Amino acid sequence: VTLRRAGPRKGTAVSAKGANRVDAILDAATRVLVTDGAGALALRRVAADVGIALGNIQYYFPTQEALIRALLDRVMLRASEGLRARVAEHGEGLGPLLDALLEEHLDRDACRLFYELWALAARDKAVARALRGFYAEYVEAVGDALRSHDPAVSEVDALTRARLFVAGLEGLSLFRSGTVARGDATFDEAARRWLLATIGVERT
Amino acid sequence: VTLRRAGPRKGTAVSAKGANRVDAILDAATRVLVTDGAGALALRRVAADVGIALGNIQYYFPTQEALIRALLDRVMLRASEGLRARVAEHGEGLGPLLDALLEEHLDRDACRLFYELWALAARDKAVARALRGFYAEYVEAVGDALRSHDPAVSEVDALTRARLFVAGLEGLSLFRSGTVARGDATFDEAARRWLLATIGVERT
DNA sequence: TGTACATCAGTGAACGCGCGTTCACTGATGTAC
DNA sequence: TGTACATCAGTGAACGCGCGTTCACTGATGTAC
Repeated sequence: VTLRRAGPRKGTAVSAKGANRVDAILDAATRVLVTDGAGALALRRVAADVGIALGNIQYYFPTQEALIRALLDRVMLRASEGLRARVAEHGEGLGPLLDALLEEHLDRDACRLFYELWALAARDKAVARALRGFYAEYVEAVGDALRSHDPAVSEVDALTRARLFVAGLEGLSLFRSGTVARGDATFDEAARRWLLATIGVERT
Repeated sequence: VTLRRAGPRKGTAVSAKGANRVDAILDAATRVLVTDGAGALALRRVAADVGIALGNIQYYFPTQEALIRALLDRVMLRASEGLRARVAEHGEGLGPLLDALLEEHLDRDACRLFYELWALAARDKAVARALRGFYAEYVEAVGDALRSHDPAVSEVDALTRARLFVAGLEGLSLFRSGTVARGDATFDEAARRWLLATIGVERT
């Protein structure tokens, strides 16, 4: 009689060594996702990237689905944390916050990751839900910053402006990261003014 | 001695029947791409969708690459034609053109197709080139419409505003098609005013 | 109007390959006595 | 401080499957005489 093996088997390692392994595996998987897309996310590929055996991947993630879920969870969690950190750092002035967000969008890999997520969300309910949650938080954070900058703006109005602001920002990423077009300093400045006008701040 | 077979072998059929088959194959392939993403674009899947044998697909497209190229060519060609038709129809008034573009963005399948293209462009030079060409045409068409509406705007200024307009439109698609958020009538109206202000038209 | 033949359109079996998954097995590490 | 044993971490072979590709083959359709 062969008993089922023990093992963590859920992406949450018990020891520090195991936690590092989990991180390394998810790092490699994220790299594959960004580089070659969701269709290329093969366990053997990730194992080769980390430099371990295929079976070792499956010690931490029993199925491919479990790995992909853990990967997406971590991606969304980090995106939320990054957003909160940026707002905490630049929240008082909308101009500096915008500058930080615009600069972040020049990171091609970060942009590519979101293009994959947008495509994935179209056919995976869990990704769609996570993404909607993230963007709701995003819009709310911008709306809050906007209201603390100008308390005269109503809450509904602030949310609408914030939604347009975030939509504009995401659309701009296509035209600045080289995916669909490449921006220059002149365009970046025009884009900056445009987004500030969107949230009702004419000048910083 | 077995001679190489003849056949069209390039996606361009000789007869009307062949042309219909090519269309049917590309229709099915597009459906698979939109529904399940680029990673699911398997020849057997497409063949089953059309209801023909795998070998018949390969009679028209010798390799998977050839099929994908033909599919992307047709997608980009149709996008260009659709854009030109829309500009020709509503070009004189920017408001009606914007309304047409906004309504078009409610077609989830069309949006999903572009999310796939954005993701693909990140790792396929040919897709990136085609997409850049399409958006350059897009921006130019909006810029032209803008200048014919208000000849006082300089060409450079018109192109910058047009680029922001198209970026805003693409960003909005995420927030209206349900991918990242779902819009309502109030938001749609705010978005419409926002984009008209972007190209310098305060009111239609 | 026939007939011979080339080309067109399409089929189905086979190939080698990479995939996710299963599983028996092995050191390393911790823990109880 | 040893020793026995359970758990942790990791390996490698094997499985069945779907994949892109190759290829011999077959009707259908057109075309030349």
